[in-house]
Amino acid sequence: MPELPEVETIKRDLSKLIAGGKILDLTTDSAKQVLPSLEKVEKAIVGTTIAKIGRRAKLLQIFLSNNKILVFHLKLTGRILIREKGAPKDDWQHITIKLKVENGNLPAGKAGLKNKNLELRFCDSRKFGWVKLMTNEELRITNQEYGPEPLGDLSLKTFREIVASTRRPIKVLLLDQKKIAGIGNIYANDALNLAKIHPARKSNQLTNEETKKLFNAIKKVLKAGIKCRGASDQYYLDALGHRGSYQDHFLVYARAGKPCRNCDGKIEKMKLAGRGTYFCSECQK
DNA sequence: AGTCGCCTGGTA
DNA sequence: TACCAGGCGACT
Repeated sequence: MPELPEVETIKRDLSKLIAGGKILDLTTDSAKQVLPSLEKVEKAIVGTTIAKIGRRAKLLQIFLSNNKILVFHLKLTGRILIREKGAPKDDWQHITIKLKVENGNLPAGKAGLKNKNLELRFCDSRKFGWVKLMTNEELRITNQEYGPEPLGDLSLKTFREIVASTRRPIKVLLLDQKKIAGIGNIYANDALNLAKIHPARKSNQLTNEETKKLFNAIKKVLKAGIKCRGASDQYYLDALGHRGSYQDHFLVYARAGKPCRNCDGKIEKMKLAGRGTYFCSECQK
């Protein structure tokens, strides 16, 4: 499931692969995922060029030369793949944006993509994801609805305020995008294990010391995720279709019954607010 | 705070 | 064949 590190990886890939490219065409077999409508988006984007790529929370943003922004949410199973025109159809390929990329800061070994007709393919098994055309003002409002970026503007002081503001379980708070942006189930579970905090602990009952440890643990696991180019547990692939490797370093996520990497304990699984929650009851108190 | 819906593929 | 996976909004 694409969370902050996965979307950040795609953002960096796209910056190299398609920045400067011209949009030729938009097609889909799943119009419900194109907002506000296929017709409006197609009309607005065809003929524009890609100015830059951005990310906010789990949203991927493609800034266009006409001041509009294409915003993608990958939800659980979304992929954004860059392929050469005519490449074999990808699994669950539902939205295709044809591009002409004259040049670009292509990575080593990808010089062959220069002056090529490429396709940005949005693939999504579950069809929960979407792409939405926004104005600058709409994007500003959307960005405002998210909490601070854990690898950006989130300070320890602000984090302390957020943690102290609620009695909800700390893990549920970490998943609340309005409070803190970009953390999903994988990194929430792992950050709590690294900080040795039980996921069901009431947020406002964390000590100052625990809060600081958690703040640092969040940054650490997110940075590890980015360094590994994301977690390819099931669906996630980067923009060139390659798997990430953070799944090889999961501390607790999806590791029920396996040994804790911190202590002699065994990873347990529970439900918290309806979501699978993994922890070690030996070292997470 | 809990449940449902959006969907589909993988697993018990 | 039933159930589970989970981001996130809507509803109760």
